[in-house]
Amino acid sequence: MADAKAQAAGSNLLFLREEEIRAAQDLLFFAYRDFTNAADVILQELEMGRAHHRALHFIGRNPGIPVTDLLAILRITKQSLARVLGALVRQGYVAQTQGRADRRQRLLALTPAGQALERRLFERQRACLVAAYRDAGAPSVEGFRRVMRGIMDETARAYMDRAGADRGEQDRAVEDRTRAARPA
Amino acid sequence: MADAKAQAAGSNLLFLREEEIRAAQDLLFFAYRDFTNAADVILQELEMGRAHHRALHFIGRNPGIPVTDLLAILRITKQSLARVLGALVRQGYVAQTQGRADRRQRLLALTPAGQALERRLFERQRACLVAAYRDAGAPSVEGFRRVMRGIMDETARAYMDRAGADRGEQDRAVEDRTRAARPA
DNA sequence: CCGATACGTCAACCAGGCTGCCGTAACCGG
DNA sequence: CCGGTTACGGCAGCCTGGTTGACGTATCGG
Repeated sequence: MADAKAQAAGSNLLFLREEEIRAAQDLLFFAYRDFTNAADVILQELEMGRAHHRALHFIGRNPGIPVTDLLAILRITKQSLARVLGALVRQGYVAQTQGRADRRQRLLALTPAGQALERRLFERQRACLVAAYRDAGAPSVEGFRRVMRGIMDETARAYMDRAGADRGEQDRAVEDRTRAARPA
Repeated sequence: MADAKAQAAGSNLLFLREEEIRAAQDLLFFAYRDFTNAADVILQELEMGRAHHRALHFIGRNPGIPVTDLLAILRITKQSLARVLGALVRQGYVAQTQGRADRRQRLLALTPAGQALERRLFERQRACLVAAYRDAGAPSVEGFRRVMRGIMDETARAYMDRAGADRGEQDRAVEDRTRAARPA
């Protein structure tokens, strides 16, 4: 790399900066494409799409989450979610229970079947990430985390902080965090 | 973080590993979502979609690329590309020239208008990335690069290597690299 | 009690993927 | 030089997963 830099000594440094940013665009595109791809085999045989997977993932990570909060995470409309959520409920992967504090809410959670399916999907992506983490090494992983965090917007960062803290003290009652998932 | 780890001393280490992977899923989702979002404002006012942006981006980065190679990068079908490419050509953002070595090929390149548009889109995403890079610091950026590279598949890595080398020795003739973009 | 909220739902539309099929031009190997 | 293959374009039709707007119902809360 130092050699290449020396060779390009004639051109200005702004070129290197710009090339670096453009390379990052490529990185985002390819990594996201192949990462999401990893689970597609399973999804296809179940006649589901990535939208189903996303819903399963975030419900699994936030058991007891109300619909509104899930919408805020996914940033899609109620109607878009209704389609996939309806399918997941009908097929017995997701259970809805009425909120206790607020009975208007339908709190979402994975059924055992849902957990099993989510795990199958997870394992595929996990294999992909574990290999990347192993080859890159722990310090690189921390750098990856920091940059990715910087790319996302403020509300997403807040969500991740909350989610992380939440899972720190494991067995918190569902109701306690029900409204904590709230976006700004 | 060390405190949280100590607090969770009772739970096994596999939990931490799994949580780390699941957090990475979140990172990918949010970072990609907000990164692509950055350019949407401009796209919307021009009545274009993200598909147009992707085509512009990769044509801009690979001037003189034949259609087949672009298809291999985007991993979509000819017909899907035809729609957006047709629009881009009709609106004067992309020019097609007949291949010299192989006259069946239509080599794609951005027109000046296309370059200008691509640059506008680029600047939005650039702002997003520059902030993240600045806050994270150079070592983190290198870690980010390594992990992202590890996540993508082999052919994508090969593409990025080729692209990088290519731009190292800048003003290579278009024909020289025409077929080098080939996937495996 | 009444406005705001949480949720579900219907109808309609659109972007951007996909398949299958066909046609033309150009390349290339036997 | 002829015949198979490749590069590209185009048509018809389909599907997923987003979108808007409007409306209804149950529940909350001041």
